[in-house]
Amino acid sequence: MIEREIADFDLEQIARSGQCFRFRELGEKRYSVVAGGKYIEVCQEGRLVRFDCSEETFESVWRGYFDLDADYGRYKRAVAKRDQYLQRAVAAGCGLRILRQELWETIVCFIISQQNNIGRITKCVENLCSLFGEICYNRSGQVYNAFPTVERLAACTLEEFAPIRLGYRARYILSAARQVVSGEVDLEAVRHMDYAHARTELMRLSGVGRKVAECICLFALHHIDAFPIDTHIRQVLDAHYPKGFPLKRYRGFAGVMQQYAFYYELVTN
DNA sequence: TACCAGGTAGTGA
DNA sequence: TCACTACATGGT
Repeated sequence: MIEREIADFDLEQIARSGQCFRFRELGEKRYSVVAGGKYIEVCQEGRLVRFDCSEETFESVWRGYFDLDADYGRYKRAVAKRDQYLQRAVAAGCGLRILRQELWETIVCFIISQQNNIGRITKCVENLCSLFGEICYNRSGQVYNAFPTVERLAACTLEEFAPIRLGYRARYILSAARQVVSGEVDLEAVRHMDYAHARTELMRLSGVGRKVAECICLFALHHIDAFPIDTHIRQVLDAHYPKGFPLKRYRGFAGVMQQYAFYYELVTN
């Protein structure tokens, strides 16, 4: 068990922020997470966060995943004092972090996210993992499913996807998986591209448009200047930033501000 | 019943 | 480039 005092960290906010669909609530401020094939249980009391894993695994996997080396206080201090909307949003989501998720998982999850709600996205991802993910065991010997590999999904048929209830998104996922396996889109190369090139390359994937590509850049590649505009953020921009969001002010980390706004809309609507 | 949910792709002008 | 529309599914 690893214990750390962490500032600007709220497990519940992170779990509910809609950037990852593999958090499960186990109890009050206690969650399990499956990411990159690894399972962990995390709980929080005040600033004290407990990670149920070895020191080595914490350092090699979870410190990076939860972005613990970043100073979110710096991002929050950058918010303009007169920007009352963003001040409220930051106050509401003061413990948010931009996770560093596995690329293929994030691509599939955000293809599923289109025209969908978080509850149903979570169910679809759960179904997908149950059906096609490798069976693994956690430290207690309990079974969990890893996220299906790109090879496994590329080998599926549309009929096999039917029980997952993906709707029209099934075709996108199947095509995208085959584009990656065939080498048409090189995800290893995408990992090393800058934000603009990564976004362009990701948009070559079936079912990945501008918004989904921005989400993948933000939540998997940690290009935190990515700024996905979905229906909620569109409404925020229309209501509070009619002249456009001040991207220049937040150059280099506008995506963090996007996440505060997105979470704020989530918990207040 | 109608509308909505972290949109995308195809079509025609 | 822009406007418009079909695309699955489930919840409210």
